[in-house]
Amino acid sequence: MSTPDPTSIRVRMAPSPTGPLHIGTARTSLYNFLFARHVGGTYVLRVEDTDVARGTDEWETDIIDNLHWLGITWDEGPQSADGGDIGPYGPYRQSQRMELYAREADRLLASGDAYHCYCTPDELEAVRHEQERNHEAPRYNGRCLRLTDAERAAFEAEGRRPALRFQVPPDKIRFDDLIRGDVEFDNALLGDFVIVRGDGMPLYHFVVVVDDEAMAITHVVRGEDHLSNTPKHIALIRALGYREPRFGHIPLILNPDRSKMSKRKSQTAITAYREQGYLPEAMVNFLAFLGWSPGTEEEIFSLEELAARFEIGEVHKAGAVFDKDRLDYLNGVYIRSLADGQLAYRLRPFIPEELDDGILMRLAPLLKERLVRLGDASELAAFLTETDDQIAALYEPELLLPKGRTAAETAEALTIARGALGAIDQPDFAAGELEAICRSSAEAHGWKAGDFFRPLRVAITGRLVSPPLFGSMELLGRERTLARVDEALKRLGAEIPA
RNA sequence: GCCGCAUUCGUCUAGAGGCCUAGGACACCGCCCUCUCAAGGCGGAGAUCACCGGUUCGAAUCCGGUAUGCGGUACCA
Repeated sequence: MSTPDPTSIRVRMAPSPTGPLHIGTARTSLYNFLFARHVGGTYVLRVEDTDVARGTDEWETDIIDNLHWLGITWDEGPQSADGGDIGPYGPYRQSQRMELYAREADRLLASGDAYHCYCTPDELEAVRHEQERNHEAPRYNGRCLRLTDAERAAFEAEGRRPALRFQVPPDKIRFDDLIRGDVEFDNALLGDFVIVRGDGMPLYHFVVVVDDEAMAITHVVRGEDHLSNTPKHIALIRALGYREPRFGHIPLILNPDRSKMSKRKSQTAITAYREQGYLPEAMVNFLAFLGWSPGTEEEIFSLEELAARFEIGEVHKAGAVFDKDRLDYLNGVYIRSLADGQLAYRLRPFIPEELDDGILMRLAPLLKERLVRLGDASELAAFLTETDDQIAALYEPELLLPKGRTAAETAEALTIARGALGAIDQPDFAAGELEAICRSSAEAHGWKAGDFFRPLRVAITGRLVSPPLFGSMELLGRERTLARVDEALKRLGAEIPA
């Protein structure tokens, strides 16, 4: 044997376009990507769209776009949903490889490893029920394995379209999982399973094996939910005379109740996180650590650093709960690390169009300093788009009152603040200037700064806590700021100065 | 039911027989800073390492069993 050539390592991800890119698929793709990059291998994207009833172009677009958004790239496969394939093993969409599957299915039929099955869904269902009643393993009973020519002809005459079943050899299947080590299954416990449907559509267990061989995949890294499917695949591989790849099964991502992460209980679409303002860097960092760790106390890594450190054998065996708090924290870390221009650019989709890029640039340092959390950022966006009427409706007069102050005193403070604001000539404010003027006015009238700013904060922002007071005033401009203060005075039943 | 995989603070994890009276991070609590909220700094609480039994001078780490959870058991992927 010569030294193994690292470039001969070929891995793949095989998403099925039956929905938007799922968190779990994204992480499996990420681990495959990191593994491929780490060993200098080739990364293949294959679209598993054999289940045409469920698959749509829309989902394929979502999957490819979001994979790109995360920074995951592949060497072979469709580079965009409407574009062509790249790579010598194409096409990379299973819906376009039907002749290959038909050919391999025929081989199995010819060699006797597969046989036609005329059982109807109802008949199969009945058998399963019967087995359950008798506490037997629910598996195919092999009825069609040895049909006489007459029986076969009778079924054909009935118009039944046979499915193709693989005859599973009763072998003990053992393999050395990249992550779990030695695993053994007994295929004698398996029933013969269908590999091609009655309507001619080949099924997952079959096509995945055919394609992995055809695309020269050497390492299959996939979710743990496929662990117990692997002995089926190995049986198929042996029957077809293929070369057996290495398998690695990564742990599942879990709902808070520790069941497999699902749409019902968690937000699973990558797109949804993207639309809420999560940065791809944060998502990647977060996902990478859900089931893997570099073994040190470092925890902030770029995609490149991850690729340099990632070892497939270090991947954990137990499932990991998706902890959104941690994602939020990481998102904050990455937002804070962004330069102002970068932040403004990333924020653009979340900020109303009326606020031009100049304002956004001024807003950027403010956001970075204080509104690093997603929740706060979207609050700010909402704040900026709220009409003054909506803001006014938000607060109750009691909220305006500092501790131990009466409505009259509070109105007085607001009137003072109003005067300070009015004293500024320019239509736009500078936060620093505003703060200085308000502070000195307050002190001149014997107010503690904290007491003074509280009613002002509620009047301007409509809430007790964030966003930052002076930044908000700066963004609103003088006119709207004064309007809000006036509205607050009205609520307090106070006179509005002319 | 059967088969398989897993099991360290609430969560993500460090840990590969003595360095562990189990370390870090998120979340939580307190203090400092501060116009607020954050961020940052300091500190606190939080895990009899699922349980039982072995091996060993010594076990979170090795072995066996039990329990619990999860996954698979489709003409879905």
